[in-house]
Amino acid sequence: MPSEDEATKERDDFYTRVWAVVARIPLGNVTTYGHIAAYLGARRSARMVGWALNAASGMPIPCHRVVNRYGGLSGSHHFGGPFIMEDLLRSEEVEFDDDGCVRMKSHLWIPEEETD
DNA sequence: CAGGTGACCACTT
DNA sequence: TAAGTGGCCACCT
Repeated sequence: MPSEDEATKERDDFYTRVWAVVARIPLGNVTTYGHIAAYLGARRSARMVGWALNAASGMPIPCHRVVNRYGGLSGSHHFGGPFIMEDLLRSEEVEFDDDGCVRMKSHLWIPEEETD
């Protein structure tokens, strides 16, 4: 039977996996919470991905490359400023649509097994 | 102790 | 076609 320690370990591991995927996002590209969650096998737990990024605060993780399904910068406010995330993405050569959303069609990147 | 919220997405009607 | 609802699970009040 699973011990609480293991459950806690899995949670921590979940965050670590999210960070690992985010760290693999190519420069100038973005991904969505759902794709990360699906890659981790938690398609329905996309919300937890957001918490993982929240825990990534202060870490060398490009959480600014993670946007919602519509390319909107959902976590811009939690990033330390509403414009920080957008500015960072613009620095990455990322283009925005007239709606203020990232041009997913051109910058959407999906986590794959990465046939290195 | 229990309820509500949240950096969301997918499916159903 | 669009709009609505459920679900997931951890953290906060």
